[in-house]
Amino acid sequence: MEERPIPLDAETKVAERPHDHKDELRLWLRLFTCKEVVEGEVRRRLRERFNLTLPRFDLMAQLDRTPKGMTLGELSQRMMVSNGNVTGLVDRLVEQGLIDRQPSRIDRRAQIVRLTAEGRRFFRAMARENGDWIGDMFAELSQNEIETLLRLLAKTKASARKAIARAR
Amino acid sequence: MEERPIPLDAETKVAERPHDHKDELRLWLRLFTCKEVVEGEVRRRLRERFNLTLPRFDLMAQLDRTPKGMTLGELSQRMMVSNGNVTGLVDRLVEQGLIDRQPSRIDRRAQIVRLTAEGRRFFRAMARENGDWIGDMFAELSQNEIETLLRLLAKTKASARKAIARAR
DNA sequence: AGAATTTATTTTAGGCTTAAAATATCTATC
DNA sequence: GATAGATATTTTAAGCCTAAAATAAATTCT
Repeated sequence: MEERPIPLDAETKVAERPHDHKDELRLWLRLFTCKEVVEGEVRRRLRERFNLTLPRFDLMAQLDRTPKGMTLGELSQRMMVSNGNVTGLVDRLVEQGLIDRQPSRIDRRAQIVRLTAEGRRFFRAMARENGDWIGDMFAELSQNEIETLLRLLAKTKASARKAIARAR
Repeated sequence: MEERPIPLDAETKVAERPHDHKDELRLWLRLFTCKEVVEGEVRRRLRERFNLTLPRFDLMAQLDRTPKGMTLGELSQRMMVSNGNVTGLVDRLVEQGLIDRQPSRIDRRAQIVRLTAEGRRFFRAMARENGDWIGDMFAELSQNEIETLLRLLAKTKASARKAIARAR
């Protein structure tokens, strides 16, 4: 004996299925694995081709955009990671000779970090290849599909941010 | 003096812009931050409400789906993480009394892991709330938009996987 | 059966990450 | 100028994660 499906509007949907979030959970899972697949490959290639980790690449990307350099605090904000995290990454990149750390002349607490000449050359080479990898991985999407995804992911991010704000 | 735009098919597109992957890079960045926002909040709430980490939750989710339990190797495959990683997670969950580790009766190398009764109760409670959080974060997306995202993300994943296969 | 190979797991060494405490310096205020 | 609070950074303790080596048991081959 089958039940007839009842057409639902947005309002009644929630009332009908108070604890069912199947599609949203599927979407979350797919978003996650999609990002995992792409990121895993970027990590692998960075390591294989340039013997560098993704976090160090990301840090260098920030510095490449700001040639005059920035403080550790600024870096930590832009990368959206903790201060202590940046301290360690900077240590290792300085040791590799890819970036340069100098005490600020106006604030003795602060340090200014910058790409070295070698770091800049190295980063530019990596960035070009990285662009190709990404282009390659998204190659089967049409321009139209890319734009749709950009739009819907922006909407998703906004929706999530609102939910987060509500919850605090 | 403006140049007239030339209509491009998929073939010529690559030839015209050999090193330009702007939209793809934007899409990658957006995918990344989108996932970061949602995941960050899930981690935060798991920690705050249940004092549990996301990797441990994920491991328990695998076990909840397979009541008869599974070996560490199976777990590591399903979670797509390394063997050594699973060893540590299992250690800590056993210590918390949420899962149970027993030597396999047919293979003395292997161990079978299962949720304990308490672990199952605890996981089910968490999973219900987690579903609500996710539903909440995706609340502004229509059913239609969710379906579009599901479809396009599946296509993205397939495209990335092909590129990865090509590269090896 | 004995030897070689494969498989399941753990260990090791190293890097990433965070929250919270500690340190050093700066700024504002009295 | 002394003091109190704010800010920049580092340190610490703990967990997550991987690749590669080590261990132990099973399987396959002769």
